[in-house]
Order: sequence, then C-alpha cells, then structure tokens
Amino acid sequence: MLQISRKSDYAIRGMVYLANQPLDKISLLGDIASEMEIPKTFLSKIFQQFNKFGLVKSYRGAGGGFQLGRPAGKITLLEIVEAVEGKIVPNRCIMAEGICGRDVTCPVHPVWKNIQKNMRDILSKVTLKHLAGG
Amino acid sequence: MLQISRKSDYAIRGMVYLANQPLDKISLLGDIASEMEIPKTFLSKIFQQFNKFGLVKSYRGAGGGFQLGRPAGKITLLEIVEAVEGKIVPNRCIMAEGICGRDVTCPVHPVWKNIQKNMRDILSKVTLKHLAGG
DNA sequence: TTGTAATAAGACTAAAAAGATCTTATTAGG
DNA sequence: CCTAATAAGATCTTTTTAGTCTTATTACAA
Repeated sequence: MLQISRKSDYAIRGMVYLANQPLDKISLLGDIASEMEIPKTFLSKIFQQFNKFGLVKSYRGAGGGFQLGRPAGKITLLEIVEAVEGKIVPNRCIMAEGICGRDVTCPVHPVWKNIQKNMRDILSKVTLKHLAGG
Repeated sequence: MLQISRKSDYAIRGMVYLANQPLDKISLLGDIASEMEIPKTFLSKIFQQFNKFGLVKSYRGAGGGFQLGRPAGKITLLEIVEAVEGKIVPNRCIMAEGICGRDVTCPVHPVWKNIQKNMRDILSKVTLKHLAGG
C-alpha cells in the first residue's frame, strides 16, 4: 500500500514517549504501551530490536525498563522507520542492479530514485527532539 | 515495506507497452504479458479494472485486445499507481481526521503530509509519453 | 538467599494482503 | 455457428503483518 506498517507507527510513538521523559528516567514497557495504545508484547519485540541498534537502552530486573539510546536530537525518523522496515525502496527494481532485468533501459527507474531520495531526505531531517514536547 | 506492490509495477509496465504501440493499434493481452514478463491472467485483472477507470479501452471477441484509453501524454504515473493502490497515504493517521486519535496533537502528522505531497507531485509530473520510446 | 518485578528471546498463531490461477460467461468476426 | 478473444469473479496459495505465549534471565529488595 505504499504505507508504513503499524509496527513503524508503534515504534515512532514509543520513541516519542521516551523523548518526552526527563533525561535518565527509565520508563516501564507497560507504561509506554498503555499511554501510547500499543500492544505491550509487540512493543517489547520492537524495543528488543532497537536495543541492538542502540536506539534504546534496556535494563532488566526490578527497576528495569527503557530509555533512549542517544540524545533525542541525534535520533531521526529515518533511522526509526528504516530500523523497522529496512531501507526505504519504493520500487523493487531500484533495490539492486539486476533485479528487474530492465536496469539499463527501464524508463521508470529515475522516477523511483527521485522519490526515494526525497522521502529519505525529509525523514532524516526530523529528530525526536523536534517531535517531543507534546 | 513502504514499497509499491508488484501489481503496480506490472500495471506500469503494461501501460508503457501500450504507449509504445502505434496509435489505434489493438494489442493482445498475451503479447503484452509475454513481452513484459507479467502473468497473463494477472494483467487481465489489472486491465479490467483500468478499463473501468478509462485508463485503457478493451475490445472483446476476435480481433479484440487493449489500447490506451487516452493519449499517452494525458496519463500520469500517479493515476496508474493510485488506480492500483488507492490514494497514496504513507501513514494511516493522515488518512482522515479521527483515525489515529491524535489528530490535533500528533507531532508526526505534518511530516507524513509533506512526504505524501512530495510523492504525489513527482508521480503526477511523469506521463506515459515521457516513459515511451524505450 | 529467595521472591518478585522487570525485560530477553524466540517459538508460535491468527489474520490480512499479495500474488496468482481457474472456471465460466460473453462477445465479435469470419 | 465456430473460434478467438476478453470479462468477470470465485478460488487458492504464499507471504507478510500483527500479535501472543512461554520460558529464560536479571537485579533489586526484603
């Protein structure tokens, strides 16, 4: 559908929540999930992945929870979306040389490249800092 | 995946094929499908839909087939993609007021609107005439 | 040192969408 | 009236998305 998945949407919401917390506060998964209306176990999966990417830091055990892995100003929407979806590629034939078999001649190619660049540019200029403060 | 479906991709290829034919030539589904490497019955479904939108004209019976519904210069990529995918909406919360429940305050809203506008602008400026001649 | 509150990890399931096929009309021309 | 063609839509399969469940693991506090 040329649309981000619900997973990305949840991911963004969860990260915006964290960006709105005081620095060094460790937030509970359950609190984030209920405030942002995200299925708790689903958010858990997302943040586990984000922990590996360094987008969040996780703490186990009593008093555990999540916080941003980096300052809000250093995390962009592009990173979040691509951490979930993989690199943004509007049409499969621009993924890599040789996939559509029309590489050289395909006249639609440059159009998709243009769209891809535009989207990534826009998303890379928005940080969590811009989004926080709601 | 934030990617157009194979269906759109096939649709574009099929339309580019038609745009490359001499005016008034009626092309056989089978010819289009085999030359553009599209499953024939799948393309049939796509063109049936396009016939309703006026994007192609179809002729039944012996000597039947398909041709463009309008001059190539008057059919844009945007029309083709949206005929298949529905209106381009990168994030569900911009679909309509009230869907994400965060309408007024959602800080991500304007970003998606911006992306949507950009994509649609780019696609609306490319016609089949630009793409023909390969 | 043990109980409890928390996430980690990954297997599993269900529902939806994408991709494709099959079958039965319908139509137009030879 | 036969044949070559698309129309229409039901059906099927595969993949992706969305979400749950179960079993560790961890850290703190009593």
